[in-house]
Amino acid sequence: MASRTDTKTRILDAAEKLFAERGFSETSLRLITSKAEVNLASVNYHFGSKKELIRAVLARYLDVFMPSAAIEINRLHHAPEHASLNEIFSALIKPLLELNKVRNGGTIIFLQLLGRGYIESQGHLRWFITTHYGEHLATFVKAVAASAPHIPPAEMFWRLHFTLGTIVFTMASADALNEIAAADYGEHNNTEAIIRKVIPYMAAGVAVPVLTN
Amino acid sequence: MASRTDTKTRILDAAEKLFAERGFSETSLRLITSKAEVNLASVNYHFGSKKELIRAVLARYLDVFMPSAAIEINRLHHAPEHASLNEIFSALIKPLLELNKVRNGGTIIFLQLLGRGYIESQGHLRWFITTHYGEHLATFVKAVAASAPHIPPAEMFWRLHFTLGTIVFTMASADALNEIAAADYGEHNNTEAIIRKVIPYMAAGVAVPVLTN
DNA sequence: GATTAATTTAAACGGGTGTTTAAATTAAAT
DNA sequence: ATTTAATTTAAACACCCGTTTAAATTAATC
Repeated sequence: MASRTDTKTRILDAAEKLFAERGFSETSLRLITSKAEVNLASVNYHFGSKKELIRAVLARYLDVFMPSAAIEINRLHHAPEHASLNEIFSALIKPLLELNKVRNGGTIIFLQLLGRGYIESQGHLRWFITTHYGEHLATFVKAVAASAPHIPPAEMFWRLHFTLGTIVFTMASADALNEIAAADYGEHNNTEAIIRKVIPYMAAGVAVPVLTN
Repeated sequence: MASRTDTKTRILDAAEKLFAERGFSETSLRLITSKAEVNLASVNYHFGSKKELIRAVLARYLDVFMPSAAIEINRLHHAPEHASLNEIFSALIKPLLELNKVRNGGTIIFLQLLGRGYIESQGHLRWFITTHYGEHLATFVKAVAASAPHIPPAEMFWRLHFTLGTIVFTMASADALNEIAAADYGEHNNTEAIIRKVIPYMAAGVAVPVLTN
């Protein structure tokens, strides 16, 4: 039994790294199993198919992040004064950075997987997340809406997806952007620094008054 | 000679649509040539390789969009009063929507291709665009920087890439988001409506004061 | 109209993909 | 210790990929 979980974990560890770096369809099972030093067929034995492996990789992160994020949001929401958007987004920093303790580079891997998933899977991931973590998401959306009551729900829907695009695209390109920033401006940002840069941007965008003319 | 350009165009037309919908690596040459109703080998005959076809598809849009965008930005920049960020971003609407006249759905196809390219090509597209359209990009960046002089260059670098992520991710998911918006809020947005929604979001994010604490 | 060049075509090539199979091995249970 | 179950393994399967080839066809040139 020790060997089973071991093999499963080795596959998940190798897969998530490669998936985040090169995308799902660009990562072959042969590459994963060779990096994980397990037999090719063990993926299908333990996970059934490549698609289910992808889901397992994502679920391993979502199962840690989503409850943790919901707790932080609830903590804010139950506070007497209404939290600002910056505070709400910042409440996600701790859950995100805790993923770094689960695995080296976990934070950026998770965000990159999220982005890859949303773009590559043409809606499948969106469905998967909303059906499996809908309550957690609703907590977050409710908190954001309460902090920006001047934004109509439909407009908020769009802006939250703008926000998702911002963070997810940024993280997918984070390594490349960091290289350019280092070369051109002498900047060296880790994942946390980038997250702290992007939060004010997103908060300002979400809260900007709707143009009426 | 009529047949040559015809075949080339048929390939480009079919390819850009499929590339935008499913991504580059998920789109096979066999799918492209069957949709285009041309022979499989004609892609390699006319373009040399799949990679060069991808470049040709992108260049056909960039060659129209980039000069047109630069003209609009320059028009703003030469005006006596400084343009606002909203005006600068809005100046891109016309060049973007003109792509719709070049081809049906050209605007969203272009933005989706851009997003796919940035995410799939791990920096190749970024290099291609900056080396081929660097002067046009510089015009845009200079105009934005002049409109938000309180943002340091390094911070502006990051915020402009946040902005790219916002628009590009949004457009890549536009169809799916539109379906949800229609079902949940009775909204029906075309490409222009989405662009007009996202511009205030991006402008507010780019201009938000840098936190100093 | 004959000759040359450009294009289209069908077929094959070599290689990579996810998945399945059945035998070999290891672990667990009786 | 023997039987049963779980896991690992090497090999093969069937399929799709981008690219190349060489012959057939079409267009352009002399």
